[in-house]
Amino acid sequence: MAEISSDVIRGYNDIIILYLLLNDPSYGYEISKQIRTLSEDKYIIKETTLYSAFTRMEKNGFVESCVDQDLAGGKKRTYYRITPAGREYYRAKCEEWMLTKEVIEKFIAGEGRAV
Amino acid sequence: MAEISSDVIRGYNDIIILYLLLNDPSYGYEISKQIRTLSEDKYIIKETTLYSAFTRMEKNGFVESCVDQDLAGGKKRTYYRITPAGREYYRAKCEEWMLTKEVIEKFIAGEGRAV
DNA sequence: TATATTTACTCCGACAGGCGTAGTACGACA
DNA sequence: TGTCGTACTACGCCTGTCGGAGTAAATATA
Repeated sequence: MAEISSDVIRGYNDIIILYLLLNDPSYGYEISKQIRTLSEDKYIIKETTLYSAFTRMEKNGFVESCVDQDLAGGKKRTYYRITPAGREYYRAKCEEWMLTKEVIEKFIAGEGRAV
Repeated sequence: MAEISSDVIRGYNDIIILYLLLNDPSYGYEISKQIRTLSEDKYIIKETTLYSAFTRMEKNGFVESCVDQDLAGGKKRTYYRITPAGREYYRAKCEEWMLTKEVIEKFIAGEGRAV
């Protein structure tokens, strides 16, 4: 089966992550599992990609983090919450997706189109 | 209006270009105009992006070039022709697109979906 | 006739996101 | 005791894209 290459997904990891934060804050490991589950194993995000996306988006003000220190055994976990700017960014990226999809599909041999 | 960012289109320039070579060989300047026309000005490929894509794809055996020296006044123009490997690559990329689209749309707030 | 625009590239270097590799640390389970 | 799952962090490379500049001939405009 075809694989999703990094060049193709590039630019969409942000919105995939933000989507999963729309309703509730979450953290890296859970987000990663949810992406895998929701995509039915079609897309498995790399850990480094995920965590560097968090850092980048926090720097850009799209998410806020808070560290939960009270986990059993002194383990810590960093939760991220989407900000209003993050929601706005998500909306803009969704619009961009619609446009991009429209454009790309003019150059795609879809079902039944001869190549 | 939303703009198509380089991160988003990344990975698709190849298939956009190859699509325009499916039926006939062509050259940079014309491809560039065709992309603009076919996308209704929604996507204007940068010259450097286009020409470096040609070089890369020739190195990978997806296109073959031949220089037309016989233009009026000694100007030259480099035509590119898609190879069988290029067609195969195009097909694979189209499949990848279908899959990627399917995955991304699970994380996209489409029409009527609340954000 | 002079100037601007279009055609058709080429070269260089910077940037940013993704990713490979490695490492840390704790708990549970066998 | 060792492996697996959880939950990250750090470092540095790779690659496609892009900004900027340059070249040069053909054609359109004034």
